[in-house]
Amino acid sequence: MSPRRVTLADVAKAAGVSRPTASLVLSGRGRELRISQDVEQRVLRAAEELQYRPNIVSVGLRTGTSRTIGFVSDTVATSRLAGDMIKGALEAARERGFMLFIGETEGDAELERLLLQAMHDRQVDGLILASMFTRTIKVPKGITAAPAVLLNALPKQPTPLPAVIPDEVEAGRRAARVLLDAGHRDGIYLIGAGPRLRDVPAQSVAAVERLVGIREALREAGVKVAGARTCPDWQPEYGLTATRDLLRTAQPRALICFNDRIAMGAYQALDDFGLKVPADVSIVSFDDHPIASWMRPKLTTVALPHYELGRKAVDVLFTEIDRFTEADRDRPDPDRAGEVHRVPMPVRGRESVSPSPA
Amino acid sequence: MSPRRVTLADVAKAAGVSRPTASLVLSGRGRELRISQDVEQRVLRAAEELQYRPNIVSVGLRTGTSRTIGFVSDTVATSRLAGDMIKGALEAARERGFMLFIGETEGDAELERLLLQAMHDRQVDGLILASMFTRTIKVPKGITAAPAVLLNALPKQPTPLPAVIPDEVEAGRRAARVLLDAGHRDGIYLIGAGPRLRDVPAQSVAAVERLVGIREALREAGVKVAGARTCPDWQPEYGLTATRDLLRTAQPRALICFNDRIAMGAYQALDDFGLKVPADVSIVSFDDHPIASWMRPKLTTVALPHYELGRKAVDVLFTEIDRFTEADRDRPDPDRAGEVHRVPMPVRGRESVSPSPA
DNA sequence: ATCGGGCGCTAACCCGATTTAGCAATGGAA
DNA sequence: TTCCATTGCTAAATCGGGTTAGCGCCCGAT
Repeated sequence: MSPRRVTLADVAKAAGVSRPTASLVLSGRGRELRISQDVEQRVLRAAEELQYRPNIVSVGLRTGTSRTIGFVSDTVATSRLAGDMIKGALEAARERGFMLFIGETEGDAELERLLLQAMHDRQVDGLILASMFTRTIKVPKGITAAPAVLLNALPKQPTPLPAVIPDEVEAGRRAARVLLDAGHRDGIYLIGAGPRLRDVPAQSVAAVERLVGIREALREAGVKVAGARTCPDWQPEYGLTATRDLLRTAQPRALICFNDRIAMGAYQALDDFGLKVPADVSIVSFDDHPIASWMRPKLTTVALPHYELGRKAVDVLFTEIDRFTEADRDRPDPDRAGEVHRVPMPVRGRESVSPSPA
Repeated sequence: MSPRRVTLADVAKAAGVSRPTASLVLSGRGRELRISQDVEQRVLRAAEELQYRPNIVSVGLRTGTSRTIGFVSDTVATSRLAGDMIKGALEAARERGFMLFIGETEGDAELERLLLQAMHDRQVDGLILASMFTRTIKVPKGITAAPAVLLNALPKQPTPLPAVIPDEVEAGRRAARVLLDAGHRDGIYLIGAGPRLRDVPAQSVAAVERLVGIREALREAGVKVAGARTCPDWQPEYGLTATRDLLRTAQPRALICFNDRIAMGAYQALDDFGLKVPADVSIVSFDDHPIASWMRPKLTTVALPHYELGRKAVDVLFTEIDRFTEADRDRPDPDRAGEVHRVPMPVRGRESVSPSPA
């Protein structure tokens, strides 16, 4: 079919030396092993002319590596969000000459087991365990056979695995400050969660942390939350009903929506009541979902940094891989908890917040 | 670190036979080579007890395969769409015990070259070349070294590569029929492209084919397109301005928007003019973007079957792989054009179309 | 002339599987 | 008893590269 691949043996023959000699030169160890300049040049020329590329499968067999990392997530496809995480991971990996295996578990533990097995069968050098929304996950046991990193997830049980998550608490503070900076001090309502810390959807790390940050920033400014409506699921329809419910009894000046889809519902509810964003009610939200910039007026929101999360996960994974390979020297206690890396969430200031008339 | 993997040698030793014997039994060729029942049982038991799994890297070196296919796209992350294609491909591949390498080119030819190289270095068994929106692409040369399939793309030059694309022409017919079936015969306008076949954005296969289908179905019903507005880019803002422009001079009864984002803009424009969907104006659209079911009223749209496209691409790829392996026998002329597989686009009937009052 | 030693390279083995060729043991026929 | 088939397994080579031990050679010193 294709003209057979050029192998090391071909290069060696073309250069008139033995296979090991060619190998030594090409792996850069020629100098320390005193290969002559002449031979070195011949080998390099031959490799160049033949367009030699080492077969990674073969190298993998010998060295036990594959220059590949596995990206295992619960769901890739459901959201654009995932795509950006993968994209960040992809680029960071590529910069190091690594490829990405993709796998989805759909939350199925058995599938996850099989997937991890399949990846180990292929000798992946490391694993990224990703969740599509920030939450705590049950870390599959046996995962510590290879370096691994949690992405957008925290371990349910204590594990030595490092984790990379968005800095949701700070995001909460930032959302609150957007309103404070615009002069809002009264009539600030929450849509999606709160006002108490226990008024959050189950399992959602984001809800708790955003709420903590919001309350903290408001408290520091001496401002009180005027009220809140929870949503069983953070979808537009619940945002709509929650906001309608609120508008029947209150006159909010500003809403902090717990995500953009809720904000979308809130827009509709406000429209139903003849209220204008941001003239009558300012809105700030979270996620920076694509719709945020399609909504009219464009939604001011605190962005989930998916791309950066993906990149960061790969960075952290590579330091883990390094730790593994140097493991003979410094082997710290395996019971230590994994470090948690928080990636900042930037504010995307758009059109849905206006200065408080007060 | 991890307890060393169980190898074939371990199984053989535990069963008290040689390595090749164990291999023969496990590969199912024991029967034809007359391995005794006793030995067969011993080997199978040993493999079971030791939880033996063959190292795919090693098998790969021997057989030149990797039980892996490469998924190369221009952009994975930009849209949810991509995610579903990948998901479909992922599941279809997994059912056959294959994994997916993911790569993005960002439209950069040099990057694409490197990526394909990296995949070949890893001995992928086949390649899927995907585009995030349906269009014609320049097929990188040298691609024919391995089985390959175009996904959501058609080759610019004639190649023997098969292609998998959505059936946009039929989708156009279906969209038109949705309106016809609801009794609409007058005041049907197009937003996004048309009315002439040359009034389409460059490079967009979807625009042309949807338009062809729409015109065909309407013509068959003896109905004329009342008018059209093109959009330079299929984004909400252009849908908004195009529809506003239309409403200044016309009184449409129905709109066929060329995608959901345009429809989103159209909703806003209609709202600005105090027109109700679907009471005053029915709307049918294309893509079934997530927002289509968030919009109020929910948008009736002809869905891009991304998941099925991904699955289909893998199916087609596997028949290609089979052709390659049997290539000695039947080798058809390499200049034949690749088959084009069209995946049907289903109508998602929702709330944006109502019977014509006429 | 012999020995020691550094230099420059290669023989040989390894990774974990598959595959081909062929060897011992057994049984039956001549 | 000898020869041949068949049965049931294994030795050895192979894939493509990495790694270690050590072989010749030439030089200078004794």
